[in-house]
Amino acid sequence: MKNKKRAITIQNVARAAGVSVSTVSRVLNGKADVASDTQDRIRAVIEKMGYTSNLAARSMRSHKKNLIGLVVPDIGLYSVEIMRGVNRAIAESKFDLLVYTTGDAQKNGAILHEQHYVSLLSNSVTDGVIIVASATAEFIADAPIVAVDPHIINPNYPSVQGMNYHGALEVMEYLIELGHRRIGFICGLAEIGSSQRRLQGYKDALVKAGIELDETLITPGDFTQKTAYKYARQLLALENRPTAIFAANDQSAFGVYQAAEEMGLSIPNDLSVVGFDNISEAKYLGLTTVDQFLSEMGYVAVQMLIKIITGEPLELEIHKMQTKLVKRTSCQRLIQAV
Amino acid sequence: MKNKKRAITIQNVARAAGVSVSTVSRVLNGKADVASDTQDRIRAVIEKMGYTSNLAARSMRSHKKNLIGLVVPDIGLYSVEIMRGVNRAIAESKFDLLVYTTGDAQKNGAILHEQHYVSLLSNSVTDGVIIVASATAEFIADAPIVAVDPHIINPNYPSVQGMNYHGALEVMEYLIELGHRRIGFICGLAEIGSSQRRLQGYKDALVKAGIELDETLITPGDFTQKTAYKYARQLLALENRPTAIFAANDQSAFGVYQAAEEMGLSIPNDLSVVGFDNISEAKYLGLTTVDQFLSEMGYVAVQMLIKIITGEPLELEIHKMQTKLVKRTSCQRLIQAV
DNA sequence: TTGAAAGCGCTAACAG
DNA sequence: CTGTTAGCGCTTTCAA
Repeated sequence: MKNKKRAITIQNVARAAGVSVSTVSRVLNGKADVASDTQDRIRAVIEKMGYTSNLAARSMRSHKKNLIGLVVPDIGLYSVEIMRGVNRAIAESKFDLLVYTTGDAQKNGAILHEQHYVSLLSNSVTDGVIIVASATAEFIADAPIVAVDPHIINPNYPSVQGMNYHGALEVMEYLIELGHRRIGFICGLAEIGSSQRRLQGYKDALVKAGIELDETLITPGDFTQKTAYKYARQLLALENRPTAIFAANDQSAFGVYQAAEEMGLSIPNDLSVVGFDNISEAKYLGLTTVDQFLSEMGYVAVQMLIKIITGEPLELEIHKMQTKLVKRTSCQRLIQAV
Repeated sequence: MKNKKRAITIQNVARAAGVSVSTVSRVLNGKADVASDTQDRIRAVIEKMGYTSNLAARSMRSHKKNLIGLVVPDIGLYSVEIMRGVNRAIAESKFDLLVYTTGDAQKNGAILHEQHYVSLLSNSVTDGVIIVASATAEFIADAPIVAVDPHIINPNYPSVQGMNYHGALEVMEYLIELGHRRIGFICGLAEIGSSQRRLQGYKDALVKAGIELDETLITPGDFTQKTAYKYARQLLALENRPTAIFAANDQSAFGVYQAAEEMGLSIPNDLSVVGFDNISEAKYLGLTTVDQFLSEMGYVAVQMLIKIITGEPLELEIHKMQTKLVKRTSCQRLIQAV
């Protein structure tokens, strides 16, 4: 290791420039009341020494850090799309970005970690934090928090929410328009709000179309391919099997494809399949709807948070996205692609 | 905002538990010499108050932070795969992870940002940092640094390097085996080391196969689809056009596909196309080679960094990955898929 | 316009 | 086993 360069502190800079630390601090923070030649001298020294202020020390003293924290459950397709939007907004702002991850949403004690990380960031280093797909609804935080697509919606925190209900409605309208009357539904994790809203969209669309709800066509699920596979087989083995299956997410849709294939059904001739959140397919097919939507959530969240931090008024505490999740073309091409 | 909960400090905990701050600090840091009932009492208070230690303050005082920093140029397919590996290694260790991004690799002053972020993290909050695809070779850092796939290789820093040369050799051997003699090459950004190594692999494979190098078959490029498209059209308009084109990255390969399609060439009958870093295709096709490779780089980098931090000996200062980038099947399926 | 000094929340000696 | 004390590097009064 050749890393024996001891970090340069404001002290070193001050000494080298022949001034006091407070003066250096002043130019660092752009205070006006420093003689311009002193200022130039100090800046030159900073440049030459390659000085970077100590984040920890700075954060501790001043409450203005110009840093936004982002806590994501993992680095997956979903989180990444949101991060993209976050980045875009960050790039447009004067804030920098710090991402904290547990690496695994399913990890034991994930909820504790979630809370821990939010506290960690918000109480010290950042001006505010965005939490993605939070399972928790309560946080102990010094700085403001914005939740993106939270599992449980807590009206006390500003949040950016997905279009789960309306997206599901749209998918159903599309399938019904194609002539389907018996449409299966594979649920997501029951305890998660977005799953519930998707299911509700499924049900309401049927009611709206005057199709009677058949509970045998609705199966449990947990957002995994494996479970969806199991229940898809079950659905497809029914005497009066569905002609279309709507899965609560893309992983589940894969499970359905797998089951259909194994049972010798051709898609989309024998069975139409639609998954919510078709992130990977959308990417392959060159569609950008879903990506843009997710990234838009991240983008909006940052904007909200910045408004809160800077004390600007917020029009809505809960910002409901209006972007459409599923484009007709997306469904169609997805079905044909598999 | 309902966030008026002022952050809880170690002082509050100490007072509530009726002990001194140092005692609380001791249980926080798992020092053995605290009476077990005192310990229980303090832990209970911490739990009840939802106390989380202030990262900034902690980092400043102790040089042990249990936190590893990761600086990535952006949140893209490439970085994400590396992050996955980083996460895996992090999950297995007692370190946490903090990611810093500028959000845009091409952004003006990116190199400055890069250095700035590395300093920021390494001088304060983290025990060490991993820098991905760094354009800079020099850093002022207090903590150790490991470079992943650096553009410029500085032997002073430990690094994990890609298989650019060998991967290119393999691709070429595959194409030559298919019977191709005239193989075009679309370069990556010339100033980047990995581009150069890929080009070298291309050339050396030709020499090895006894095929004369034809400079007209080598075009510039910059890793973008647009530029590759332009040069691919040029290559395909040649009187004696290549029967295969090898593009320096996946984006460039897309440009080639586009050009070929427009010129009425069918793939792979009229033209074979192979791109390096076929991340998106690999994902669609259910292949994991490339992902695993990239993620492996991240994984190894973390392990190296941890060894450096904890003072364990490192076998190699420069760790050369041995994983194969391109599996035969991957090439084949890629070509057939498009 | 500048410097001296206090203290942010925490850890690490050093005493008891 | 526990409390007291002295800073880590920085910003921010308060004086000069």
